Amino acid sequence: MKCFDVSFPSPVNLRATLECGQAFRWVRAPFPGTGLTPSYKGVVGPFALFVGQVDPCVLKVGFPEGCDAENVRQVVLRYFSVQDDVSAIERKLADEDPVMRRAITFARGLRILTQDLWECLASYILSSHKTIPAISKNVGRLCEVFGEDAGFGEFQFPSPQSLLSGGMESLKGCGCGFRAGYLLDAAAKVTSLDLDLDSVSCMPLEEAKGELMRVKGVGNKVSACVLLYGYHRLEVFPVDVWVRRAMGRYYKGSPCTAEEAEDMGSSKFGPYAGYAQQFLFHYIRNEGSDPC
DNA sequence: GTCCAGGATCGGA
DNA sequence: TCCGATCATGGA
Repeated sequence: MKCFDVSFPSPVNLRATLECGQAFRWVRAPFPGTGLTPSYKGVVGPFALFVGQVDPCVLKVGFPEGCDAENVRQVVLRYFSVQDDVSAIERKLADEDPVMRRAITFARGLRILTQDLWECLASYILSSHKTIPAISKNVGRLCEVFGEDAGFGEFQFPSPQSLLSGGMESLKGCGCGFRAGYLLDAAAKVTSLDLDLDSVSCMPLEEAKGELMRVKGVGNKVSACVLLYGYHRLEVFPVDVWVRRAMGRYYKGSPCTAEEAEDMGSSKFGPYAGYAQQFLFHYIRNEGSDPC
């Protein structure tokens, strides 16, 4: 294994970032030969990685021999959205908002990742009506069955071509359930370039959303997640059952619909609604347990 | 056994 | 346009 350190301009909360439910491939694991805590093993793009917290602004990254260090570094910097000035975003969101102040204090340094587009789309198609541990298990099995070797005993997320060749029954065998057909539809559209994921990057938000929603099984919420966690459109505000609950409880004072929650979030939090959403999601699911 | 999960789709009112 | 049933699976 080879290693390097990565420095960030503002503090990084590795635990909150990797355990807040935006990515499904990280497990707590000791970083060999370092004793760093916390530390994780996972896969980013083609690389299996160990990542550990060295100090508030520095992460250590371990990667397999034979990988180009500079290449890995670029992939890691992009994945952790190094360009985001998270401290400034936190200040803006917390200003005049005691709820956000609490949520941010609970997980200061949480970062919205920039994930691989295909992996993100596929993962959130599979997320529908599942718990986060169930999604992680489902994704992990797909990688073991269909993914290429990534080192450290891990596997890359499977290509759309690979999933297509597997077919419906083998996807169900990985735990996809009724989403297997959705996943195949996505794989077919991406493989044929009927859906060009890269070209969605430069579309206006509503057009991008409509393009993603052409895929079966991709509705309002899944498309919002892909736009936030893959395309890094920080103004989108994905509303699942937890975020709807949070907006009702903390802001409206009574239960609200998903649409109400989305409207409130977008108007209150503006260009950083995505960060606000992630802080709220993490907070309402974990308040009462140890802060990150 | 019951209930819920980072939902979406479909048919019928 | 709105509502309920349904989809398949795992974990608490």
